[in-house]
Amino acid sequence: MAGQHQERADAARNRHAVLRAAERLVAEHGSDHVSLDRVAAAAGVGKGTVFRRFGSRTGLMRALLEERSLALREAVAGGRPPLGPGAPARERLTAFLDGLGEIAEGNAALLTAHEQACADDKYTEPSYLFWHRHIASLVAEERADLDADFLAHALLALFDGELVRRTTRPDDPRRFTRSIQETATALLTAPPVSRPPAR
Amino acid sequence: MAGQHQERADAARNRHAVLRAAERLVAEHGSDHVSLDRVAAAAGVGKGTVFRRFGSRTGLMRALLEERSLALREAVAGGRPPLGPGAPARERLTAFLDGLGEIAEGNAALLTAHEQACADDKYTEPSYLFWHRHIASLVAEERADLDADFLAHALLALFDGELVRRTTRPDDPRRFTRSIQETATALLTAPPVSRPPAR
DNA sequence: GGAATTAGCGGACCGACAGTCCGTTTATCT
DNA sequence: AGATAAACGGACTGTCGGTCCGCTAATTCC
Repeated sequence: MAGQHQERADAARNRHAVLRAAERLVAEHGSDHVSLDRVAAAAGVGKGTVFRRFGSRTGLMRALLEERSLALREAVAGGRPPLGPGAPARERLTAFLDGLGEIAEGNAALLTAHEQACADDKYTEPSYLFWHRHIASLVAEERADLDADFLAHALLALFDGELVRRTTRPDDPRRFTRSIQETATALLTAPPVSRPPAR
Repeated sequence: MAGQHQERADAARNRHAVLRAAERLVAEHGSDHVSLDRVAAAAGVGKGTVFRRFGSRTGLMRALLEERSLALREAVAGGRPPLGPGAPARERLTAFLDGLGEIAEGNAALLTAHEQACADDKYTEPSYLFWHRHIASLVAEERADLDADFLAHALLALFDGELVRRTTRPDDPRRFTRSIQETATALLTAPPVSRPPAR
């Protein structure tokens, strides 16, 4: 049987046009001020098409962000060290935070747009779950005495569009990532904590 | 000169009714699903009255949250140690995080509602600025080698309604606050960092 | 107490937006 | 070319935040 349907040519063209229009509008105007009507108009397609392709505003933002982070995701899952498996946990974490920081620094507006669209259930987004599992497992490997799960949330909470914008300086474009790295280092090098037998 | 106008009796009554209705609705239904029409209806007043009193949805949520945190704010600013001035920075921070954690644990839904309403400019909210300045000054006092400003943002980023909800357990209602304290402790007890001459 | 003043009230109204629906178009396959 | 169904597009709907203005009633003044 013919396997999965090949996406029709016009559908693929429209998907691409919508993504490009959306990223342009989000970058130009703030994360809000970008209604899906506008996106559709800028892409030269009807509104229905946007929804058919992406399901919802949230879906569109998610698609944009995953487009940006696909490479990192693959490198982390199966690429070569230090991002991929094989390197010591500490180095993998540093490499990973560097990659994620770079994405954040280049897409602060998009990050904010995504946060607003996801609203309450950002913790159940596939991307979030993936990043969280990755960080938590590295932290656990490095420091069994810490609450890896909570610390992973803590680190991810720092990837906030507005915080990125407020931390980044024109003369120091990687300042945000550096701050993240320092925070992570501090957390992982702190003196041992004796936790009561958890739960 | 008669000083500032005394709030008219009916105005005070309505302000109170709106606040009570809003807190009830937010607690019952999720942070969304609470339109200002609903709040007005539940309070038995017209929609215009809600806006006259609170200016906007954001204003209403802010008022609710500040009502909850007024006592902590005053204790921090001018109360007795360890919350107020006088105690060592480390102890003041612990006491403060305990207080803020308790508020967060008891008002997770409200926290989420406020986050959504503030959207992008949560970093310019008066409350946020106050908490941030307080934390940053305590961190700076304790550890001159760290980026107190960024760490203060990092700690405040953890006070996320959904994260509170996901961390709290019925059998362990203060688990969230404990995790916060452990994180703060780790950050403040980490080995010294030699930072390049900042900027 | 009664009239004058004015803060406050309330709900109709507006513009914007996310998401739906369905008649029409068009890519693809044979 | 003709058949088929995927894809399109934009009119339409329901909801919501916020505004406006004619009316109500608390307060003040005499």
